[in-house]
Amino acid sequence: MTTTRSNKSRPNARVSMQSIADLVGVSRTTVSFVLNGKEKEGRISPVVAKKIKEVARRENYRFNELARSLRTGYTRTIALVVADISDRFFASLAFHVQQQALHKGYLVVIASVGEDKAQFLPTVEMLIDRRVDGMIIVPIQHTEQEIARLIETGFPIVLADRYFPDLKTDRVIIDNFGASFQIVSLLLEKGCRRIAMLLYDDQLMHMQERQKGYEKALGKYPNAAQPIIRKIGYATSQKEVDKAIRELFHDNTTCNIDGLFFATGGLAMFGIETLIQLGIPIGKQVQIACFDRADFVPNLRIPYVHQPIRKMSETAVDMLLTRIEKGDQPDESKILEPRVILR
Amino acid sequence: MTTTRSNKSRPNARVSMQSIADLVGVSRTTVSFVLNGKEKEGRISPVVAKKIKEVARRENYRFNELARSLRTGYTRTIALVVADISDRFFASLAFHVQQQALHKGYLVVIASVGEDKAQFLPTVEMLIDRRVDGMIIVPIQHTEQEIARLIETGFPIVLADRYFPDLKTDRVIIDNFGASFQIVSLLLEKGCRRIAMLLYDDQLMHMQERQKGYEKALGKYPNAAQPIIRKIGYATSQKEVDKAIRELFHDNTTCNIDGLFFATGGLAMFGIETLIQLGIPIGKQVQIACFDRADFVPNLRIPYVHQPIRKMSETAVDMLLTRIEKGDQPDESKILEPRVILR
DNA sequence: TTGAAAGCGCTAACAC
DNA sequence: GTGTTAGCGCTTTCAA
Repeated sequence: MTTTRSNKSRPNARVSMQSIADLVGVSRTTVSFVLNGKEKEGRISPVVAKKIKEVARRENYRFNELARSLRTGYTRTIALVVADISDRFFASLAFHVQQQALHKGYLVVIASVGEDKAQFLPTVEMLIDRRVDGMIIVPIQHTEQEIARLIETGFPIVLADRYFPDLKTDRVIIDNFGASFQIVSLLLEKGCRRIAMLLYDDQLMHMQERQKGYEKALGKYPNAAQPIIRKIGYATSQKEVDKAIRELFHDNTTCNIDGLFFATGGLAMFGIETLIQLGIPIGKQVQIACFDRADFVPNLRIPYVHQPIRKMSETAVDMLLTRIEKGDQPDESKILEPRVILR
Repeated sequence: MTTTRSNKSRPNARVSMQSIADLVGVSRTTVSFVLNGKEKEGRISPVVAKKIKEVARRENYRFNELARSLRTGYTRTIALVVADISDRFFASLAFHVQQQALHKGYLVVIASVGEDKAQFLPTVEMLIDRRVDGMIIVPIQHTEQEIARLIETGFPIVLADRYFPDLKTDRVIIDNFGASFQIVSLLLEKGCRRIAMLLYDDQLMHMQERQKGYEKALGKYPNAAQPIIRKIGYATSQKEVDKAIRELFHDNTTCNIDGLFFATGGLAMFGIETLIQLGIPIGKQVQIACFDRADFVPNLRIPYVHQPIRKMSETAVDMLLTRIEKGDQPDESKILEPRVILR
């Protein structure tokens, strides 16, 4: 078995429309019509069509999508840009986006850019250079300008999960404010009065909305304590959460914390670990709630905000494909309602 | 802001090499040489080159990679085919493959095909139709024939993590047998004598090697019990693990189990959950070990086999790019040594 | 030092 | 009914 990298050995590199046209004794136009299922349109005789199909399958013919795309201007490929594909939330998003896209005949290219502005633009450009038809973007911090410029060019994009309020574009997000408000209200109804919140230290709207929902809920209860907020950096989140929690439970001004609200499942995981190490009984001395399911400790059932990831993915794909296929559309902003799981 | 989908509005769709050639007053050949950094080769005068670069950047010119690829035969794109991108192991693999590929100037397209043979071939073909330069495949069950045929065509692939022993091709795997042997030996040294193993019920070599390592280790200790094996289906693994463990600890013939070895981190997670529910003290009545870190229960430190995912990813990318760029190469089989983490 | 021209594989308007 | 032709945007040989 010798393998060479000459084109001869690339799969089917030698069997083109031309070669099957030659084999059948027709022109490649005829072959193109038949293989694209446009025999009616091209008024090809059934007998020729049949012959062409036979030869094509015997020769194991496959389209060269590159050539096709160059000609048509469409690649039937979309990109998904996220911060980190190894994050559970994004991985799940990616999975569902792929399923839905595949279902509609599109390939998806996933790009992980880190929470790193410097990687964002080059990656997006690389994708556009390859002529993806459109992009689903979960924006990272400080990329508003870049995305705005992209939108100006008319390139089809939809923002998912995170967004910038001033950016006029298609987007599908969840009602972070409402969900946050609801679940913090639950903690209050359970009797908590000194509830602290841990969230990521970023400028992204979805974080801010979660914070606002929390503050609004506290505001409703006159005898609830003022907001107690701890902001956590991405890079060293585990350490920072650990530190924050230890301080919250030792510092005199906050020592009577009876509720903890985590803005993400990841933060909750770290937080719970520290609580257990400190020997603070969860559900007794302190009530917990968070975004995303955090059921990793057996027999510990924490109320949480269930984000409809699948729905969000499918909606994002549908919106994008509509924009790609139907062209100019009014911008749409879909807000999905998360389910608050009480227990 | 009006957006239309005519090509006019596609980013830079209007600025081609021709258009910048016209602007400068040269031919597109000259532009091509300059923009590809081949001014020497094309013996372009510095002044013309400078002018071209200026205009290109002023007009915000970008290559049409589609056209380029059609011409050169290379897309600088590789594919990664895995069962499920939302699995932690594969997500991590994907992340590192992307990093390494990016570093070498390649884009990677991740394809999730499920543990589903029916999705495998169509996906691979879709990728090849788009002329990816090569593929890293983590094979799923019953795809040996398909992969063999792929290899015959000379298409560059490397197998990662899982493999078929009879398939002559590049591959990078870990020493599953050795790791399994070592860690089960550890359990034995700790005093366990009735160790059960839970693994996935598939034909894949890596599972079988893990089983063999377990059996071999038991064989070394004359007073160790015979192998006690429970095979678990993918689809309903949580339920099956739960059932298996309950049976193992209630059944008379196996009731004295003092060690449990899980073939993957996922299986371990489910198993631990059941053990905790049953109130069986881990580390006392029963010792546990597994593949992949399973530290999700605070304060529970389980010995495990650390798989060098990053190393495996980088090696796979390097092998693949060598094959793509250097052409015909002898098949290589790299076996990475996992670290056994005792504690 | 530069440019003309061929061609990668395909689509689609327009002839015949 | 079927074929001719003109590109899509680029690279690269060869001639000037």
